[in-house]
Amino acid sequence: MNNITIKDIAKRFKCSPSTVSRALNDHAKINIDTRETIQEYAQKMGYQKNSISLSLLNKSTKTIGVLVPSINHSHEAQMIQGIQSVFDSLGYMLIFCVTNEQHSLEQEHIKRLLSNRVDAILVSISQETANIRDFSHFDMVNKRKTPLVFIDRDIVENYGSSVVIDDYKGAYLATKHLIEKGCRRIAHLAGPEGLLVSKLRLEGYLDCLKNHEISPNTDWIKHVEFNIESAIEPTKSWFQSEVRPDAIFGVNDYVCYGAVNVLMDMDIKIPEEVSIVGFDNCPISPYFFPKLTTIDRKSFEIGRLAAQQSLEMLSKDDFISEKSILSPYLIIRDSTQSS
Amino acid sequence: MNNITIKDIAKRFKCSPSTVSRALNDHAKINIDTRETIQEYAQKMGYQKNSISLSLLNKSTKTIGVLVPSINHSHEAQMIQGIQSVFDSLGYMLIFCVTNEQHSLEQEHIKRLLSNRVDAILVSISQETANIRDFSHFDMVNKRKTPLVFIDRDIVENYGSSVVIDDYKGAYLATKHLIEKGCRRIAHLAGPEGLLVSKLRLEGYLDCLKNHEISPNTDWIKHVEFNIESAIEPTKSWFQSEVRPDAIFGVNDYVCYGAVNVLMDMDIKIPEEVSIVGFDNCPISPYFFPKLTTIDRKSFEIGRLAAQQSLEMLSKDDFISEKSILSPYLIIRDSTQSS
DNA sequence: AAAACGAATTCAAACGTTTGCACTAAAAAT
DNA sequence: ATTTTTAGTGCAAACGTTTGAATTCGTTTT
Repeated sequence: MNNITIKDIAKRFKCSPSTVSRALNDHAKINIDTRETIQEYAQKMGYQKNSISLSLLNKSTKTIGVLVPSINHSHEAQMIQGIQSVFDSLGYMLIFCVTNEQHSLEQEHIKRLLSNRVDAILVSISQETANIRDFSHFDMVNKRKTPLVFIDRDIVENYGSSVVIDDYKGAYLATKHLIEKGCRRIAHLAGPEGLLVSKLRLEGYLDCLKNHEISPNTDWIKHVEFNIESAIEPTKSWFQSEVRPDAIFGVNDYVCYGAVNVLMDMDIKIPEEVSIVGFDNCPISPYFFPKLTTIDRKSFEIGRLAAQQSLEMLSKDDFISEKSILSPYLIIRDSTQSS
Repeated sequence: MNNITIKDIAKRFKCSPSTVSRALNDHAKINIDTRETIQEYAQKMGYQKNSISLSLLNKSTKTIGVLVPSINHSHEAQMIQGIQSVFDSLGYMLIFCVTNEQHSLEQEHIKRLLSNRVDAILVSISQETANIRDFSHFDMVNKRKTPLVFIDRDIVENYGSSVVIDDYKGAYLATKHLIEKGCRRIAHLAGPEGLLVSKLRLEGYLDCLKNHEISPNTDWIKHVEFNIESAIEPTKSWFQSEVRPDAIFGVNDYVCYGAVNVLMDMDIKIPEEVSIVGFDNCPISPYFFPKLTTIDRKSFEIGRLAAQQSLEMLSKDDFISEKSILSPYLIIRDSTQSS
């Protein structure tokens, strides 16, 4: 490294580091000539202030830790953009960690983030963490009084604020839409077990069926991963049975893509024979064939709000955590309505 | 913040900070009782070492700056995963910046990264930077002797190493495949002007046509953005003309999705009337309708190699930059071949 | 009993910056 | 001519940690 420091500049001009510091920061009490000479020289030499030393001094790093289980899904990308939209202009930097849905990695990363003294942490918990329910790493965050905001995937315990979509409501809306379209044999490609998100969407689906006096068929509820591939087998088995579903509600758009592939292979018409509703409103869904009816999850908005919430917490000395739940909405497209 | 420090522990046990430091780091010359007592206490109090102070001391932050134009595209997500796969296990953290294809943001973020003394920078340059060709911010990086690796989008000037896909070859392969399928009126949805990537893919396409004695039609080359929407209009205009293309080579899979939507609306059969080849091999492409023939871009691999290259540079005191070009390959699916 | 050793600990400096306070010298007010 | 003001600069401490060198104190060797 070729680190030119304030001390170097001070030596060069035979003055004290304080003077250089003041010159560079446009301090009031500084001779205008001194200031200009120093600034010019600093510029020429490519001086870059060392934020590390400042962080040490100010006990604030102007960095935010962001922990997500993966970055494959577009809603995660959108959340991140929402987060960036808030922090970028304020000069914060984002430190990014991907847990691959693993508890151990989540713990490890939280540790590193704390060690790096990030000013706040936004986290979408991993599946494994949700399953084994070991939240000790969040205890550490609380001990350090580092603002913690759960995004997208909440836990019921109160370790921090949270900003999530109303999954129950979204699922209810989706199911209701299918029922209104005349479907009665509605299957559900549910999310991974253990995740609150999956549970809430399943409940929304079940309650909606019940409220419309449709008794659920447990064969038509399969827990899958959040990807295309894992939806293939369950869908196949449903449609190879005698009594076929007449609709599928998928825990996200991806599993619906998988289901659609199976149905296309079997020459089953969508939406004439089977209607499909997803969840997320991926950017590709309006261009998929068939254009996918789905629930908009407001990913960008969630990221934005979570970021703002963390700033809020950052500004108060003794913050109170807050749970925000956003309302999703239905977007009707060709997979439930022939155009 | 509730920062318990080494000094605090030292006070508690009436010993010096050095002793505590050595106890915590399992130093050789330390009384075993002292060590255990201190470690126990540190554990209980939730002591977390302050990496900031260490960074200051060691002149290494164990952080890597990653600069990308956007995070909407799956190949970017995959690149990032490739990068993570290398750095995670080594204890490095990634600081992430999105430039939104803007030059000013790119400059600002580079400045911040340098100021934060990241150990290396991986960057996929923004469109605007490529267009206006102002690379002064990379000069600053070089001045600081911070390892710099261009990923995915290179520039011809030599500011650092680079790891990219062989865009020319990919485009050539794609075009050749279309020609072999009997297509002669091959249109190209080209990438944004100014980007080397776009230029190389266009050249590969043109050269392949030439080598097969097909004279290119400039009407059938349109520069578009890397998204679905911007492909719509150009495709429409092509297929509303008298002489229609019999194939489309898209600069990435997204623009092909857009083109497919137009063709479906016009009831034009793929691949019978029009064949389509994309570039990127998005995870959705094998599940799109029609399943998209495309060029695999080895995104994960590119990220991985770039990360390794930066480590290489980091380890040598006077590194030499290196340009790696990976060979892409063709994946044939339904959009060029009826099943 | 003196010298040598060794284990355990402390000291002090270093990393780069900021900032309240003290200081100097010159200018202004008395 | 003396005092007061003021502009400009320097000093030193602080942030948290590590580490080579120095120190202490008890034990072993001669």
